[in-house]
Amino acid sequence: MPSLLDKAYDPNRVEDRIYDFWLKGNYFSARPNPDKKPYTIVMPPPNITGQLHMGHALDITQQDALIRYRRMQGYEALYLPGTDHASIATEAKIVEAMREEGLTKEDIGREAFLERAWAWRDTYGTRIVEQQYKMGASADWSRARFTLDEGCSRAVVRFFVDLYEKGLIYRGERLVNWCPHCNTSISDIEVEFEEHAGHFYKVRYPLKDEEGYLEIATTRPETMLGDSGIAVHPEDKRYAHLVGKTAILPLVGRELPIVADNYVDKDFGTGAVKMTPAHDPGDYEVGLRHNLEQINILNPDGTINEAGGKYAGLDRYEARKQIVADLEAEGYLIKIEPHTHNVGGCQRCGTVIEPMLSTQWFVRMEPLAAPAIKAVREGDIKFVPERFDAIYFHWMENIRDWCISRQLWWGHRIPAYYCDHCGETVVSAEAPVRCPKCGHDHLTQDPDTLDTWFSSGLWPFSTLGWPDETPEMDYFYPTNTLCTGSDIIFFWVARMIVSGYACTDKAPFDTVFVHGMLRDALGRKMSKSLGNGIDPLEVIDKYGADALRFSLATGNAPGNDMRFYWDKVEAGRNFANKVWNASRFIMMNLGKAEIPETIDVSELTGADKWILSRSNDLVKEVTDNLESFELGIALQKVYDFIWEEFCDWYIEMVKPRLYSDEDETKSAALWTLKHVLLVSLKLLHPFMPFISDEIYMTLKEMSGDEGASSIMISEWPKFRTEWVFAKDAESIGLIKDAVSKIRNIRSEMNVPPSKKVNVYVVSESEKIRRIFTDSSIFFAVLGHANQVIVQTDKSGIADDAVSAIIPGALLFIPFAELVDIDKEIERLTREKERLEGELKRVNGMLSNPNFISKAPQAKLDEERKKQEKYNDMMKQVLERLEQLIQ
RNA sequence: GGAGGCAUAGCUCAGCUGGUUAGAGUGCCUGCUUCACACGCAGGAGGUCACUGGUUCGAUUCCAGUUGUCUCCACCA
Repeated sequence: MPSLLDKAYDPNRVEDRIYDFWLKGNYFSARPNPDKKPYTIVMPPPNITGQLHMGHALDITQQDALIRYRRMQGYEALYLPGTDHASIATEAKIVEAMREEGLTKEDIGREAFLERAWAWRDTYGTRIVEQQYKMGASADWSRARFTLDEGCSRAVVRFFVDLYEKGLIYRGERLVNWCPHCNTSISDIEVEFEEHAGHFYKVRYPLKDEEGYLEIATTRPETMLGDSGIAVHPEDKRYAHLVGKTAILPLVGRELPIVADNYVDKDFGTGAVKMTPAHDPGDYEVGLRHNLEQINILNPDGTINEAGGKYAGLDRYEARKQIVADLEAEGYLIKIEPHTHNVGGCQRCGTVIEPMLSTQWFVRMEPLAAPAIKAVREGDIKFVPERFDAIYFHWMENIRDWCISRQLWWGHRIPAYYCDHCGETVVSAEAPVRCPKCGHDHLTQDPDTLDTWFSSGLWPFSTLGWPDETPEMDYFYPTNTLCTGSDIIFFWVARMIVSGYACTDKAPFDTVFVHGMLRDALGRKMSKSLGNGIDPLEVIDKYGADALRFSLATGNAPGNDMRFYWDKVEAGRNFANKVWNASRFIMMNLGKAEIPETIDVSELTGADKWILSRSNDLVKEVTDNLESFELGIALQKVYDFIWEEFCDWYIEMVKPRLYSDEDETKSAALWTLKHVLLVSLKLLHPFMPFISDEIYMTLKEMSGDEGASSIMISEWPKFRTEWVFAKDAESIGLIKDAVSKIRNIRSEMNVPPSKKVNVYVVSESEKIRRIFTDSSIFFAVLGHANQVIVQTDKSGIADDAVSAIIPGALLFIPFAELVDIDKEIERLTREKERLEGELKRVNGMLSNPNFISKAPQAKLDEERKKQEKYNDMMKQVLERLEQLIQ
């Protein structure tokens, strides 16, 4: 129980207890419920490689805000959590850990290795969940899944077998990206290119049967061991006479046919290209067209194999040195030039990858991509912000087959079996007992595992029970919003859409809500190597999860990158404290007072109606913003409302009524305070769930509502047409304006707050006089006035009283001391100049016939009203100036 | 080479379908132990909304180009 005596809010004393309360209340659980509409977000499963980072914190902040919003709106809101086995990433970590013990995978064998991996999963998987608790994630933990658990594995096998049977998965020898460090193939998108300062080696390739040589340029001289041809452009006059002839590979002596192919760029390098079909994607294609020999020269670990002759056994870079030295010694090397070019590295370990000929499993993507492209094209799936669909289309429309087999142990084993006797391939969910072709009963399962994204691509439905027809699939699928970073649109989002249509014939979700990258305060990517990552737990420890969530939810437009700032977290912490203290103030005043549930509008004062009206507007605005995924704007509005309008204005206005014993509107004030606070807390809850519930529950208990349920499942406020009080809003606007003017004058004249003065309000308008008379109680307090005297003319007001102009009225503050007339004239002159500027603009607009004839009526009315207002104020300024100058 | 984002106050950023006195947080200056909050209150300074054109009655907002910057895709040896 919080103490009203705590002046500062301490999240550490609240958050864990509140989370526990939620867990005990079973508030996160969602189940098929025919009386409600479902709303589902599947959590992007964090890798079990380590712990949560800021990117995850951002994910959770957004997803949890959306889920909490929908839950309060009455949806059966399912936030489905889980973790990803992250095949290659985790395996790399484990291998690394083992190396410190002096062990390799091969030393301990597959089974023991997998045992270690599962132990790893238990350790890190648990830690991640604890971190998600800390963030306040309202996920249904009873449904937590793991990509390698039994159900997900069944889905993976089913998907694989289905695709195979449809002819969309095939096995074959192709050129793939090979990581010599991870010792596995990887897919095209797992290769990251980086600019390297390398060299261009120019080498002479002698011609057979005639004098002379061809000049060949290469960045990877060692690959010449696998050369099996030379290509030139068919229209290149320099080489036309050589097409069909033969060159000799230096050092090796192999005969190389010279072929003509459009692939070659005449203007790059020397225009003659050595062809290494087994180690270069472009050469591979040319090789197929011209029937060039494919000579694999590499071992899986990146050393030269026996095809490399005397270089066999050397590491690829060692071989490069040797070959260059030998070329030079034998007079083949023409020169070495510096050359920067892009080199592909392994996404996980950074090792330079080698294109290598290898037998692997592939998914034929083109037919699968078709419905996925159509879905986005036709709006069945929407990207927010929209611009990301262009990236999606570009990739999907140029999609290439996906290499899915990995020479790793930690992952889903490929459900393919090879007959030991006849070599027949059997793809099947169950291990076959005998070969369907020859009947032999010894079959060996493919040792490889699947790309980790093959299983995460099924996440939206494998987690709901697919391939079984479960009630969850029926009710929660298709899911609604998929929130993720822009960096994994290809890896994950595209694959989920593809497999969603392939498996369920439906879109896996209707909206993809994309956020940018989270960077450090200097705008750099947060990364381990830079050591600039910030641990969300550290932030939570210092400032609380609400403050962290605040900092991640606000001040950022959807899809844009954002920087992490401690200052911003501090702002969130300060806001939490503000909310805490405002609530504390309200609760202290509520005390044991009996506040009715509802109140008749006639009992409310203008100020009450104003704040009620404003909170009502806020409900609409925040709801609209959330509907369009403008989370940052939504939270900003709640922040501004609570801090400025509610605390700085309304609470201050209401104080005199609360402190008075005989004020008849006191209970109306208390009712309004309580009501507006409740609405504010509800609107705040999706973003700052802990503090909002802590206060909500305390309020409930104070009201004698023992055993009340969490704000989490309270009803999201609705806009109420009967709470639109335009007139009161206008009146309070005028009062606020007047108060600001008075404060400004006092400040400029260095009048200490302790010094009270009288304020005269002079207006010919009865309406305005009434507004000030009605509000004189709080007007006096906010303006530090002794007395507020409202009258129709200036009679009785000292000539040297300081004045301020507001629309429709003049304010006078007579000071006992002599007023500096010059300073007063200066002040009024500034006001005059400001009004002149405004009038110039308005008059210009309204005297423009084009504006009059073309602008919409509403705009015309608006500007005319302004013109009237400014004219009125200008008249008063001039009068007053004239009076002073005399 | 192709595509896209960003460029607004000292700093970090909002500003939705064109019309606002261009905002917030933080920082800065001045006052304030005002009985919820100094993690606070009040007042204030600070912006030719990158540049050049175009569309429009009207452009920070839409379009084109330029410059700077970041990202993604491709990866020509």
